[in-house]
Amino acid sequence: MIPVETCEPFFNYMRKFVEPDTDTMQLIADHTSEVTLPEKHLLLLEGNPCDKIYFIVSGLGRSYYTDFSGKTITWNFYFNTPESISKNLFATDYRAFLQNNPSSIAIETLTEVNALLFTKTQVNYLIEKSLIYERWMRKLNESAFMNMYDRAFTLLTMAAADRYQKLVKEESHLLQMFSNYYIASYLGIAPQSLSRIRSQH
Amino acid sequence: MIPVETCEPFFNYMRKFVEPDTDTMQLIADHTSEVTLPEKHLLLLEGNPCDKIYFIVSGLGRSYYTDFSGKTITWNFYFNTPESISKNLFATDYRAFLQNNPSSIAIETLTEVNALLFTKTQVNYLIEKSLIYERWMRKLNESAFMNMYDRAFTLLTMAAADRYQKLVKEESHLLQMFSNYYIASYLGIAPQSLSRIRSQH
DNA sequence: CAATTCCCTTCACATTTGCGAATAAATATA
DNA sequence: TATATTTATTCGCAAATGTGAAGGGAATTG
Repeated sequence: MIPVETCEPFFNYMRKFVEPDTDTMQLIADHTSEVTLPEKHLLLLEGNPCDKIYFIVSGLGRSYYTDFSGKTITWNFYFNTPESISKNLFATDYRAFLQNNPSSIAIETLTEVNALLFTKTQVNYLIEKSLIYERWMRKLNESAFMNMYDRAFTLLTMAAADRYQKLVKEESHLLQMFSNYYIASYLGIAPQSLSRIRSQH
Repeated sequence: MIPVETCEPFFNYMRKFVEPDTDTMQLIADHTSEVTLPEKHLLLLEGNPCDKIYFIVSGLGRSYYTDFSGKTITWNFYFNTPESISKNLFATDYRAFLQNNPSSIAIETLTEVNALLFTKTQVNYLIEKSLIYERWMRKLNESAFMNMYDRAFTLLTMAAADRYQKLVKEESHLLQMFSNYYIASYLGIAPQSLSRIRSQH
């Protein structure tokens, strides 16, 4: 339950797919909350249930999987810029959220983060009450699907150097925002290998 | 426009997510068609637009990407068994379908295939006319998302041998249905490497 | 300002995986 | 049945990638 104006960044994003009417906007404002998270805060722990979605308003976040040896593998980055699509706006383990499974990733803030928080109960209520919201969710799911399709297809069909070149072309803002250490595992390679690829043009 | 009874395999699958009412079932039967495709038929060519979805009723299919050297990399398998979830039932390049992009994969039949054919126009019409259908599509998109999430996460975080063990555990029916040559590239490895992994238990 | 931490790079070496060729078994075809 | 074709395996070597160690520079901290 927050003022409608506070949700404006969220409505702006919704408008990429559907135009929310006044009732829907009010309904959303009534069923979310505003949170400020400090730097280096853990939003979600590996293995824990995930019943929340954070819509990033400002700040940086990162999710990661911890492998058998204790190394972390970056799964995704979270931030809100004009370029960013759904891929980077919603900090959650959406698969765990949908299936009520233990989360396979942890999510941490890298800076102070301002976000809108939606619980699973709130999301389900919004889908139930607003056709516009349900339609938007369908399109959001399509968008999330396409991002994952691209990720899987890239990992399956492209070599490490080509995956890096693709990132330079399509997500070069990530290079300015996050360390190469994080970028490397996001691409599925070791930091030293990324360094090697970068030095060979 | 086909008899409602003919759509029964499709309704059966829908029931995993929603219960279609009589009107929706009639609407679907009125906006699809039944096709039989011969063995080794190409449903979709790489680079072509994808404006169709085939719901597999019987038979086997396979999609693949052709890399720079001419080798094919298996993207997915298509068939209809009691175990199969959405992952294997819909033969289409769903990303290209949604975005009106050139298709990144080709799809071929490996045996004679019986399928229900939905054009993009028909799908959009069904979404427009039936709330049940739109709700089902939202859940189908969720399911497609989760399958892609799993594919990307597996490719990013697991080594080749572990990916094979995961397939043995979770999709062992694929081993009975498709050649190791296809399975190997589906796992992102060379056929000889799969052979090596299998020989080491 | 000095000390520390973090990030990036490079090197040498180990491991994994890819690739071409050869072979044999299984299957399909004539 | 005889002959192709496909499929699976193995081998040796090449290429790609991972790993640990070392060092330098930038940024942060006291």
